[in-house]
Amino acid sequence: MRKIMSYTPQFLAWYKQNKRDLPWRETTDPYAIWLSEIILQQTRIDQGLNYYLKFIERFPCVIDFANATEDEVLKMWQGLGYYSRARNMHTTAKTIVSQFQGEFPASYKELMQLKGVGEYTAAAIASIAFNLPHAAVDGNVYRVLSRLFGIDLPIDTGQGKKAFTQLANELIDHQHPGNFNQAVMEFGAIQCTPRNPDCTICPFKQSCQAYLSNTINKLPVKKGKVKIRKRYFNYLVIVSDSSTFLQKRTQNDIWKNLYEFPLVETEKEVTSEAVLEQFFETPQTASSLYITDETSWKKQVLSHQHIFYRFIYLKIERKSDIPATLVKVNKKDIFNFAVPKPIEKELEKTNWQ
DNA sequence: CACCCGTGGCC
DNA sequence: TGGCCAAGGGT
Repeated sequence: MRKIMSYTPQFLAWYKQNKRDLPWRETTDPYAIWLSEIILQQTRIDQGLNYYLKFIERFPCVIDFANATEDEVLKMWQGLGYYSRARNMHTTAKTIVSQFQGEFPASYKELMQLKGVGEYTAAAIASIAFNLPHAAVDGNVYRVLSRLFGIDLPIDTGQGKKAFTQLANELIDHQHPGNFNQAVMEFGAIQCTPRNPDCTICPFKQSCQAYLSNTINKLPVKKGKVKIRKRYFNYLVIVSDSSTFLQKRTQNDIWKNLYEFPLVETEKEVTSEAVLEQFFETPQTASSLYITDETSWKKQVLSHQHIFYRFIYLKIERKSDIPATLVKVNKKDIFNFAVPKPIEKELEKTNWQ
């Protein structure tokens, strides 16, 4: 136990010397901490920083956030990915206002009840905003502790998570829990990196079990590999004089509650004629349709899926052939809608005046 | 527990 | 190039 405890001041000292200057480190406002923690879930600081600044500016407090529409929140989140984070944040903002008088609860247990707040985020908010001794165990912490102590338990199993969380809670500094948690994470992000860490300048090189046994690149251990599903999306861009058509993805699927062009999903790459047949069903509609353009197939890589997609530009002579379920959108308003990355890229190619 | 949910950077 | 990884959480 003595040996374990001795690491704690070293982490704090390293953090004081090496921490990056970041906006959410200038406050203990639980709202700001919550916002930054959700944005940074599975997301690099470089990618999330501007989103954080944009959200703080538009929503200075949780009440402002709660009063927004989900469409606006998703539009602001566009491009960050894992859109359930944005939907859950909106739910939680409304919960904070309606059930907690606009103030974040100051306990780990209550924080855990909030949508989108799991063990890691609850511990991060509890320690940073409320100075409570809960270890925040993220990917950095798994990596640092597995190497420092030479632990080869898989980090993506219940047993592994429990062991590393327990170890982190033994190490945590009870006087400065927020700084300690951020210190270990920052250490993992800057010094104890996943690939090619420079162990020659590491303050723990004389005690790090992985370094001493030359197993840095074997730790941490992960079990599972994810299966990748391939899907084929044919998007129909129906353009008339001043408007086009979108639809909202309301199913429990990727990009939920974002907007997209009318979609025909197929089992493989098929001809555009086959796509139109599937979409318009009634054969007589065909005489009313004209394909004006057709893009090549492109690929969007998601965490569990590879989406192969293309766009088919259409003119439709009889307006009655346009399905009534589609949302008619004035061209000049098209950038007001939250859209997934493939749609965003395609929109940027066209002049929507 | 197994599976699902985005995007971008790196080597 | 393609696989890995990033301040995870929900179901």
